[in-house]
Amino acid sequence: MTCSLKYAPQLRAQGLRMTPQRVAILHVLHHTGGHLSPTQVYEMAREEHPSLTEPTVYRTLEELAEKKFLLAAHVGNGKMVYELAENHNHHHLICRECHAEIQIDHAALEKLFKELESASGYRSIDSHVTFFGICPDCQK
Amino acid sequence: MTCSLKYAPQLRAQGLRMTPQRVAILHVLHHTGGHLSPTQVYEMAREEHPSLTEPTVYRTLEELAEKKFLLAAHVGNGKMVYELAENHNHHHLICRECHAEIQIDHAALEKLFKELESASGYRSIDSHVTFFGICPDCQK
DNA sequence: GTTAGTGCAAACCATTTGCAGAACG
DNA sequence: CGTTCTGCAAATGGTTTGCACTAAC
Repeated sequence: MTCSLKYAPQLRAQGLRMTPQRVAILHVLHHTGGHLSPTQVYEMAREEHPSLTEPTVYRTLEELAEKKFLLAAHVGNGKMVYELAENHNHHHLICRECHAEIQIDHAALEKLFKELESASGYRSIDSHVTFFGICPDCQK
Repeated sequence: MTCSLKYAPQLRAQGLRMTPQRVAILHVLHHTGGHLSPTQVYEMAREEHPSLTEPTVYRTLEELAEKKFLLAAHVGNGKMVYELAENHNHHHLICRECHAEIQIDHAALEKLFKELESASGYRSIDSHVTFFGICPDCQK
């Protein structure tokens, strides 16, 4: 599980410490590769570090997101999900009926983001976006 | 407040009844014109119909959204917001720092939606989208 | 009169907080 | 050692559910 330890120096650089709890959490996010809810992270990371608690997961995810190691997004019904920032090169398109989801390449939105930035004066519009539609299967 | 009663025939056409509670809820959504959380709707509509309760607000909003009278979206931290579907001709851009928000005209996204539909096979991609960035003020 | 809608109370679940003790560096 | 981080326990807040009663049509 040394794969998670590679983040240690970066964490230190931000004044954060590398604890076994954080190793487990980063490990989960690193190996699943996708976006996970705090509860999902908790359940999976607990297998590696059984004494892990939910408050720790929430605090860690929030902290890591604030320091830009993770990216926070909202998928569907008000649930917060996180994924490793280094994995974030895509967005999501979710079926309103069956909740099937596919990835949208970030390149498809880059031009739009640029346009929005120059039109609005806002900067750093690069957040994760979730679109909703009806997938081919559910179109009957 | 007859303005809300104009929806009565449309509701009935969908098998829904027009109650004073629904009048109050529609009234609030109609006159504020923007998106509101269930709690906000509850507090404002209660002034017009004091015996209104939260469960009724949640059930009504969900029902009306399902029947396409309202549009449900997610703004910021996992909070569900609703607005009259007839008002929905825009999207939102919210500042990550101060939460200032501006509207994005739907026209700006129409081309993207078309592209996504033909690329993915998904249909009816027209949902409300919320973007995040840093507003001019917070750029210091 | 039927059926949909409401109020009430309580359950539920994700998330947050305070604080004392543990542990990283 | 000092400061950060964690665990515990409990509170919080938004949202949902079951059920008996009311009201719309």
